[in-house]
Amino acid sequence: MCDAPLSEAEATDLAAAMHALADPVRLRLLSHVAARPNGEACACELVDVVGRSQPTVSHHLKVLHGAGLLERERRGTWVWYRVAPTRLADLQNALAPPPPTTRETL
Amino acid sequence: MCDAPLSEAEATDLAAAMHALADPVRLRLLSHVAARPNGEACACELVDVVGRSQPTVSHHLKVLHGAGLLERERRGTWVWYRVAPTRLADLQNALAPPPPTTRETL
DNA sequence: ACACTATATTGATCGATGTCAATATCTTTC
DNA sequence: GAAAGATATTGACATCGATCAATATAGTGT
Repeated sequence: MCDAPLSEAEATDLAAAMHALADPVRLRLLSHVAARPNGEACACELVDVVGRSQPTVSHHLKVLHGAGLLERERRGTWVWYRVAPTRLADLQNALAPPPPTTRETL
Repeated sequence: MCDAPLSEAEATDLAAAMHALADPVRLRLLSHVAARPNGEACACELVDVVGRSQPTVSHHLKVLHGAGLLERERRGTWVWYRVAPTRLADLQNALAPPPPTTRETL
């Protein structure tokens, strides 16, 4: 966790990001996109992959995109999704333990 | 994210852990405990800190403890919470980007 | 313009959950 | 064991969210 207590605003933002990751279907969508060799996946394949209806998958992709976790690009009829490069790393950092100095120096 | 797509079971487990972190009050509780010099906090102080009723704070602490994020220790009348050492690091790893070899070698 | 396919939106339903008041349980102290 | 304080549980309520069927929108080709 962070070195200092989170403010209400910081906590609200982080919670919103975490909320996007707090669903099995969304995690599987994200991992499927990330696991593709070229790092991108078409929405159409994702519908088959997670075993949910097309509207439901569309909804989850919108949530992931809204949380900044997936990038969206339309190519003709199809929409391709890519894992946003920095967003996941940012969340990782937010979960990082406090620097050792915090406890040692007090 | 991980190198291979998550299975349904893996996704369900990860989602449950993320869910525990997907609430502003719980994040603030966790960060307050982590930010204490000795790494632990009494439940009584946490009630004041997050501005929620005592039952609500108790509920959130139970969720965090149930998710393995907080350790619980009773000392007399008071209950002290400590951030579980490995749990947060595990979640960090779960969010880690796939190893570079995954994309380069294909 | 029309048909066809892919994706998004709407509306409805049902279960999950954050919250608090009231109450219960646990622990120390007298 | 009674009293007091800390923590946990229960019950109720309101809101949120995952889901799907139905429909709408967007883009491609004829």
